[in-house]
Amino acid sequence: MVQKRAAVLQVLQESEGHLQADEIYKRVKDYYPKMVLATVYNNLHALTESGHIRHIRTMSGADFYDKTPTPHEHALCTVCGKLIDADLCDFAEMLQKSTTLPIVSYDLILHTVCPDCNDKA
Amino acid sequence: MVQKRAAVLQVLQESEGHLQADEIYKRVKDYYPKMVLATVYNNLHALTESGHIRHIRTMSGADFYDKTPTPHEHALCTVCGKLIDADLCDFAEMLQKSTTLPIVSYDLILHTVCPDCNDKA
DNA sequence: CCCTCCTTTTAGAACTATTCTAAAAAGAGT
DNA sequence: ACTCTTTTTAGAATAGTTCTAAAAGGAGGG
Repeated sequence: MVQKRAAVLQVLQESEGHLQADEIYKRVKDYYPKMVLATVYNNLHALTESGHIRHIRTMSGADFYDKTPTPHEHALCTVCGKLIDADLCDFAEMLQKSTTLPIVSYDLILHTVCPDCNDKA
Repeated sequence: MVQKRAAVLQVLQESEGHLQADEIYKRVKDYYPKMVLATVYNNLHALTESGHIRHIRTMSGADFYDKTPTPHEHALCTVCGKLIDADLCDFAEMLQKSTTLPIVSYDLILHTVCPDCNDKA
């Protein structure tokens, strides 16, 4: 029984989808006030390793953890800083067609204004 | 006369195109052995600000400086770790067509095997 | 039960690339 | 030469993450 790992996973799964380590830490402390940040990192690594979640690093150095491990693209809101999903249809194929380099994988993050912030404007 | 800034720029311009700060520091010390790393960073910021060079951060956290400031895409070789240019034709338009989110800008880095490493294999 | 082994957790130190600070030095303009 | 601004320096500080070694916890066998 790996309670703390389960708690880390649960916090992420019950979230909006994309959280940073310190936010996960804050939320998981509601259940386990004594938990230490290193444990959160341990478990985030383990969960990433086992394919339950996905690790996303932005160019500005912010690390997010994504409750959806399957491949999809992301966008970062320039107004509120939230990371949201941005499913781009047939992006991988389109990308490979536009270059002769063999594409092993790619890191893409769009900078956008998310619908929430757009509505407020 | 801003000798050290010019030296930083020159080192980058005479390079293969994409260098990390510590590599620039090493090379520029051949001209100015007493230069300090903070000066390299100062000047890299200033040169980025003035549009002479471009700052590229990869998802793994490595910061590269690019002697070509005009927009173009990049690829990171999974074998040797070098950052190379990867011009993708009409990428920006293509990207905007595939989503309804307004694209302010984007960060894209392909992971590839560069021609050099491919030849060696 | 109890022993052993393996995994998880903890506390806190360490790390590393970058940034900050305050003072010294250098340059430019008058 | 004087003043003002920019550049450079040395070294401390920062921040997010990782490492370390020890302690705790849990699983399974005897």
